[in-house]
Amino acid sequence: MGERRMKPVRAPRRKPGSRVHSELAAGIGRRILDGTYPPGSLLPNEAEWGQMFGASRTAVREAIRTLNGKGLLVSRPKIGSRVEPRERWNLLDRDVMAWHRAALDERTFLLSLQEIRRILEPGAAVLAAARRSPAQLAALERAFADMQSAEVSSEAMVEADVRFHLALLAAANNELLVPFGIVIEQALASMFAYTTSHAVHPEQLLPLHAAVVRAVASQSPEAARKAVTALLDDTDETLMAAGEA
Amino acid sequence: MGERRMKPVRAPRRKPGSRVHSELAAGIGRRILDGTYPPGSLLPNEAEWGQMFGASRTAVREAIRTLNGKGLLVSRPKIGSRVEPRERWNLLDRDVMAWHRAALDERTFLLSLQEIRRILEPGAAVLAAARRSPAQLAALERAFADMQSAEVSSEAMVEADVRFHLALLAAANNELLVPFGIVIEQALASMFAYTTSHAVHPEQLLPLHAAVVRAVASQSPEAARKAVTALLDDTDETLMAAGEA
DNA sequence: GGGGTAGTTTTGTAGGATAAAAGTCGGAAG
DNA sequence: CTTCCGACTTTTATCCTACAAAACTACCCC
Repeated sequence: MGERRMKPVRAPRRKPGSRVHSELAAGIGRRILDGTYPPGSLLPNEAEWGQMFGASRTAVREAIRTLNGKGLLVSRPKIGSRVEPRERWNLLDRDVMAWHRAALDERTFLLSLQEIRRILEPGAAVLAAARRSPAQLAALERAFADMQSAEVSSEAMVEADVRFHLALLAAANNELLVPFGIVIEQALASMFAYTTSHAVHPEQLLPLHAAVVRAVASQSPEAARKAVTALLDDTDETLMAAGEA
Repeated sequence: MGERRMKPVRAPRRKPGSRVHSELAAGIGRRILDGTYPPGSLLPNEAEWGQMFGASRTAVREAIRTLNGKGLLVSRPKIGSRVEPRERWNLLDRDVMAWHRAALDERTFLLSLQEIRRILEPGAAVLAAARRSPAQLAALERAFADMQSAEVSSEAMVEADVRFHLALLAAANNELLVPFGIVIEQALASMFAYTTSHAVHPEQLLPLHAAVVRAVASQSPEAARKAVTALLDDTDETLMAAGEA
């Protein structure tokens, strides 16, 4: 059997976020998202941040450049860096989303994500059913198969579940839908921590996903919409039940 | 000796995007979006960019930090900066969207935006009708009034139209919908240039918007959904007609 | 031949120097 | 007394240099 060599590529693989400027960006970003520095307020200047974090001005500037690009603040000479109004913030950015999540009540955050999913995923399912490629269908089916073979409430299950929904988005063949994938990632990851102990119909999970696969496979947009909606209904039910507990 | 040459300082008022690092970010970003450097490829190193643009390594690094934050690339020592796969790109970022638009056929770009609008705006309208605050309704009505008093196909009309749709999004009271506003901004701005000469039912524009206002005012989610859908149908019709011309 | 190690390339961080922007304030002119 | 202009000042913007750390290469020793 022509196996590919499995080279023992030991991966220390430090997270790319361990760089000084990343730490700084996260530190400042969190303080903005949690309201320590509200929109319109002036941040400490670069030298002060440097002292606070024990970093050079170079590192501070790179961090601020990152936040700048995410729409959290604008900098001007002699003025300093001012926090932008919330509507300029790019909440769909991975980092911003993470800082936002950290600053919010878990349940509030989840409800807000679910709302977006309810708007987006049925529409994406319709497009996916209408024009998924064979390869995209295969990716969806593969994710589903992995869900079937994973233990309930395991890491592997969540991973496959996320992959399932991302595959559905991708199958819609509209690039602008892809960035919304982080909403799904965050939602499902949070959900995992939040609902493992509260799942209302754990036995429904696979059948509900199966219906989505069938609808997309048979290119039935309306069926796909309904199947995804049913899936979201189930999630909502779990969320509600957990909320009352 | 000290003769001070006083120069006629008539404030040139440079735009905030005219900073060197911004130019660099745009220059590199465009090259990524237009496929000059495809996903997975290695970018020139920092020194080379510096030479290309006649800028210092510091400026290059700040530009790369920006692009990094937008998910376009990742950098590692000794490796360099590698373009990320497209699904990591944050296409809903203002800058990335602009570079994307520049790299794409105008019509293709518009169709892709319209597709997203069709998915999101009806859903947002439902939420808006259900729970807009009086102030949010007032903002929507104000935008509509400005549309009424603006000349057809004028700058003012487009501006008010954009404001109308952003107000609708804001009224949905879900923060995660707000970043999506840039899709609307780009869509309507492009549409303006694209359809001024091709509008199919220019006289329908105001009545269609009026229906949305009424539905949101009377807190009728279903009516709001239908009104927004009708609005999008009209836009699509114009787009299609322009496409055939 | 295998495995560790020195070498090399590229980004990461530090720190300093100067330029440019955009307020503040004072003083001269009307 | 008011107005306007220029020096002053603060903070970001840019450039520069030096060194550290990472990760791939290649070589050398066993």
